Amino acid sequence: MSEFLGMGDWDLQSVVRGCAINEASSAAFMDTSLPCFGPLAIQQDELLFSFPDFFETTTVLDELEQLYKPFYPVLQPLSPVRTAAAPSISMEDPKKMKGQDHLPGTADNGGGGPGSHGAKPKKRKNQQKRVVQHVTAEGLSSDVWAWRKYGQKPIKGSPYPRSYYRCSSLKGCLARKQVERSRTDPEIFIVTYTAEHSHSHPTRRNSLAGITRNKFSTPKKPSKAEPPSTPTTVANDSSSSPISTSDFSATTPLMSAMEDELQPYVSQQEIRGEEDQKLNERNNTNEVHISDEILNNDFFLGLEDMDFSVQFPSSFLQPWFAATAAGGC
DNA sequence: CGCATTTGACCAGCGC
DNA sequence: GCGCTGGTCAAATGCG
Repeated sequence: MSEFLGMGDWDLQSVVRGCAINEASSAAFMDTSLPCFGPLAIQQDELLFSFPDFFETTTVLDELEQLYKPFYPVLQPLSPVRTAAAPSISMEDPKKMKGQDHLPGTADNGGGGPGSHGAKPKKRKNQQKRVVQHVTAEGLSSDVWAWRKYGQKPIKGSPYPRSYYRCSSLKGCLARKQVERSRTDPEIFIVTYTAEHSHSHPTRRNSLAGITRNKFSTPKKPSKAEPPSTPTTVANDSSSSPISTSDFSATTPLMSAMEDELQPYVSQQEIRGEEDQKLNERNNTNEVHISDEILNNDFFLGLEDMDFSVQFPSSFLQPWFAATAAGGC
């Protein structure tokens, strides 16, 4: 897809911005919230929250905790095209989800318990906090975690199926991710994260193989209930090393593939036309983007002055600060 | 051979 | 209690 070309010249700021708005696994982070999320435009009919002033938090350590949490797992740029990449993020209170459009279940409160087959918890609805992001196809690609698809279901009332992913970076990780297209704007993907990763960093485990495979794979079985899907991929668009443009370029075909995967049961060409139009319209509007709200240079320069030696693994901070020193931020 | 996706079936939460 | 719906499992299948 041509719009994904040129992903090679990410700057560090883009990278960190991507981290901040993309890592949804940190429920704690979302709870305390950052100021940047407050003004985010509400999109669609989904429930979105605004966030209180981050600096209301009391101690430096607390701030640090909240600050670093969303970063360590997702050192990856979102997109060079800010408009297309900036996601809306919302923390959904399960209790408010009643009757909401997407009600991903949830499970995994601890445990992996049994579901239908005796091994995983199958609690759903109102059981767990979830983080919802509204992203474009590009935003989808910026998730550095390795996800493995384990299911897809048509959702009542929506022409688009919902895909279910679990974290494949680490065995036993309870993190879940659900991806579906917004029924009101097919250009927007509603990504719902459930549970938190039980590990701090995405790993490269199975990522490369996955990318290679998915990039060229074809659907195995035709679906009766659903239209033939294009090569699926999302699950592996991740897990590359945090800052690597080559990895990003490798993921771009995957994004488009995923985009196709979530097409409704209608002609993809029809959708394309509508999407293009909507995208153009969106690009002409003055949307508020998370990247402009918070993650500015001062923000990161301030962090650099702090002593992270205890909290952060040097391997994590190194690329970040190195790039900053180089003028990235 | 290992790991991924696909997809029908199963199960449990939820509303009535 | 029943039916609907969503979430997950696991067999089948494919790719490198």
